[in-house]
Amino acid sequence: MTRVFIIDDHPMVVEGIKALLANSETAVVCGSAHDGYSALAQLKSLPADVALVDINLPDMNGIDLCGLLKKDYPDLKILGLSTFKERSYITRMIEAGASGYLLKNATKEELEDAIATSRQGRMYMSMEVAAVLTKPAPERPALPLLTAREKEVLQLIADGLTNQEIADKLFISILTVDSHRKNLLAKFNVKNTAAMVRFALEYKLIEL
Amino acid sequence: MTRVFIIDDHPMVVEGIKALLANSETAVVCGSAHDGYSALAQLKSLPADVALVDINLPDMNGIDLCGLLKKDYPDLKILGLSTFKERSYITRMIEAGASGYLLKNATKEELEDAIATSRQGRMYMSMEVAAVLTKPAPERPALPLLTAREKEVLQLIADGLTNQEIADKLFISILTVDSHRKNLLAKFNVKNTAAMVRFALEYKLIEL
DNA sequence: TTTTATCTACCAGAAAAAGGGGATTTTGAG
DNA sequence: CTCAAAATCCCCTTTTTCTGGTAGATAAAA
Repeated sequence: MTRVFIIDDHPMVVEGIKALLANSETAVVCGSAHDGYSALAQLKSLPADVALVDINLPDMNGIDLCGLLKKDYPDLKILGLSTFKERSYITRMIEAGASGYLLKNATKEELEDAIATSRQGRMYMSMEVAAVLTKPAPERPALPLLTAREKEVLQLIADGLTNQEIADKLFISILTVDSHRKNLLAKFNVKNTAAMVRFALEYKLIEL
Repeated sequence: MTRVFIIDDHPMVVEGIKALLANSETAVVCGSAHDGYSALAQLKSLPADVALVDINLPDMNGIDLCGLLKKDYPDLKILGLSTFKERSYITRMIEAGASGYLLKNATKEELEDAIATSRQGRMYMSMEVAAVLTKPAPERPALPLLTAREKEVLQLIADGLTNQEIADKLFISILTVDSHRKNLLAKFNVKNTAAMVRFALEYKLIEL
């Protein structure tokens, strides 16, 4: 019987997991906490095998808590718990020592499976999470590498300045600004300013 | 005894709410659905007084579902349910006819209170939600009200199309497109396309 | 030292957008 | 039906951007 400790600030979720595991033959909920420090404190006197850790906690994030838990309780297996399957969250959680990642839309079976798998020292990934990790690895259609000056010009273009105004502001010739603009269009592989501004914002190359 | 119907695709949450209301003296869970259409179907033969509707459902969003539910069951009270207290979600949910908005970190007491309050025909807002609605009221420096056609043209402009290309795509004269463009610039109070695209993205008036 | 990248500057012409008008038809709400 | 808003189309001028080149100065990397 695997002892499971739940760390989540949503009563609904805590109660939900307890309910899902209520008549389980493999796992039993041994306790719960609504934030990170309370969890660290409780676990001192409350042995557990697996911890379900929400990514968003009131006092700290699940990734940091994962590190703290692993330091104090090296044998404790940790499963990340979140509503979203965001790549960065998942990978950072794994890096912090988690044995898997569960979505809150998990079924009772997935939950039990995850607990059992992590208990055995193996890694658990639900289908959905695994899909996120494996499939969309290579995305970004090559984001343009801009020089410092180009970024500067780009920002001013997005601010709505004309070439003349940019030239005045940077104390350079309007012809130079035009050159930068041309190079920018080429690097972004777009044919006008509108599309460039859009891409620049999409890739967060300029400030809003 | 208020009959509560839960619409949420997270088994943990559904079970959690059931557990929280298990020994309630005022409310009882009469059923649950994991998506919008299944909910609409089930409610035909399953009378309920209050529906807890998650904002994020697999087949539709909670706001649209709220509208559909209200159309079919005018007496059904609806409580929005979400992890986040985002202003736009809350207000749109209320506009769609909801009687309140609950966060998933609600306690058993809040849950019962919300159900009882909405049952009486009054509006329920948790402290946290109310705070979001009242405090940061004045923000946005007047975002332009665009017509459907203007939005369409704006999106295509941001996509990098020229007036001619937009005209071809929408089967209208280039002169018309130019008019729309001029009106857009006036509404945004900017003097070129770059600044307009930037603002449009900032105000999320167009898709990325 | 040679190469490469960057920033700078220039020319000329074509294309598109911006500014400032006006006008007609469609359509939806009252 | 009626009015107002939205969508459509038109003209003219000026400004700006875009296209497609070239090229010198400088600094960093090979």
